[in-house]
Amino acid sequence: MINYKRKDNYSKWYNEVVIKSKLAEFSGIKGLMIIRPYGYSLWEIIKYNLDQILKKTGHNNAYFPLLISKSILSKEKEHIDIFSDGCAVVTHNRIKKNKNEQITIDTKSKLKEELIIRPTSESIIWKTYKRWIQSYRDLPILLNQWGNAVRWEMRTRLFLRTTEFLWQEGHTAHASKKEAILEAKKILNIYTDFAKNFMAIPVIKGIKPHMDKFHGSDITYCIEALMQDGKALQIGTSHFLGQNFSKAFNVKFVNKNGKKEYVWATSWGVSTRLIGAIIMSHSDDKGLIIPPKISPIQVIIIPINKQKNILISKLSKKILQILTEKGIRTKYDDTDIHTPGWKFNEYEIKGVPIRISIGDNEIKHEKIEIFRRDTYEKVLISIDNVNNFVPKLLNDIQENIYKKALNRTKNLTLKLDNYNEFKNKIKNSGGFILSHWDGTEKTGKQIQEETEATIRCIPLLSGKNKQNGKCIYSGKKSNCRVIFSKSY
RNA sequence: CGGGGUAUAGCGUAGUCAGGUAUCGCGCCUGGUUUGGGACCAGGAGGUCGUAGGUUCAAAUCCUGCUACCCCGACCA
Repeated sequence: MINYKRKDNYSKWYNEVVIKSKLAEFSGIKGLMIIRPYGYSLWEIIKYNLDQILKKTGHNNAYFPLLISKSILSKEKEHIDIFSDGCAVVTHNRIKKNKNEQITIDTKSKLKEELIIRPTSESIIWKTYKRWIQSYRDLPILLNQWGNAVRWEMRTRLFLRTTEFLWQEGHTAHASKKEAILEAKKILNIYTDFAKNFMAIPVIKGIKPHMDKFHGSDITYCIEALMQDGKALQIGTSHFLGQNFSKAFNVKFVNKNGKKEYVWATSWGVSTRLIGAIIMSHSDDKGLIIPPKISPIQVIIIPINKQKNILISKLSKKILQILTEKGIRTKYDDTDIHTPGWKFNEYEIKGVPIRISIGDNEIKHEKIEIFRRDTYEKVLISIDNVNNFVPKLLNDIQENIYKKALNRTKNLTLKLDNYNEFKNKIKNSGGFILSHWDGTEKTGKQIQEETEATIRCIPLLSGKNKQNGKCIYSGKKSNCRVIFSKSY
């Protein structure tokens, strides 16, 4: 049972759901979490599906080292600011036992040059690209890496911001600015579709204001989603890096006219934060609700009193086989440790979309009870119809939770031109507020101080967004609305 | 990095003010009965009370220092 309710204490509810659903737990070291098998299988499914899409669009996976030398990381001037995030540094390479049999660092083993645990891999990759790229014929390089990174964050939260996180980071190199920008936008669209089609999360595409862009990028594109408590969460970014890294690492190519040019670059990523977004977008006071397309278990079959009637386990196994053959991730929980009631609760907390229970009633009436997690509805379906009904129901659930999230986002997205109204909205209901902004960092900071809301992005609304107006705070000229929200 | 909280069995906790045999629930082990919404009975195992020191005949409890984690905020691809 989940003790906290969303409306009473959202962040305690969130923690309780993560832990009781067995997605992850605290490791005992600040900011480092243990991703449990259930959570990791969810990540594997996300990873598998996104990986397929990236491969279909021509990207290849590679792997670069975890440790980066300090000197390489310092090449790109702006990029050094990433140090301000805090990094983990390797300074020694040996440990030894002291008199009390305790482990100490062998001070004689101090490294001449410290190594940084990658906070992101642009530097090592661009150092490598210098060797890989000579001619326009070597371009584009469309490379992706699945791995981990470490950022020494002050304030951590399970999945949303952990010291170590798992992610994919794409790093591409192009012969022209136009092509690189197209790539960055293409990835943004892939992320958007992935969020919608797999995770059932509607997002807003946008550009980060200049003061919030990634250090070392020219344009930072992002997707922002709205959580159930009215706060925004950035769930993916795609950067047009311009020639910043190619200049820092002196990566030039010879173009068709025989002239040398600096290479154009992008980088982009999504992380285990996606799992946090899924939890906060869909789940309810009873626990997780996982979108069927990515749910590690799509259907759970629970037998009732199977000891009394051998037909119960026979029918259960038959249904398991039918659904498995249909490609549905189905689990038959025939353990004797717990009662059916315990299992009902357990798989509800875990957010399994469909539950089938099979007992004497099902045998007698040749109909089985099907329960859907998102609405709590139960229906009886004849056994012959199961193989058609279940896939359709999985789709219905996927669509339903997307619609729910979409409606919530729409209802909490408002255009406002009055600052008092703005303050009230942010304070009371949260949500995305579309308002004019004069483009200055100072105004952004003032608004943040007074309301806790920040500029999430300048939305890309295919021209519709161009509209002259006055900044909601300063009253100065503005030619488009930006999205303000409190955020994670 | 500022503020708050916590640390007792695998987990969650009582006991701390007022020093005197380590509390309860879950879980675990054995046996039996159960099983349609977190089953029940009987028996059993499990503890450097975060850490270092101090006061005392006696410390989970009082005093001092330290450490770790969690929460809130600031920061933040």
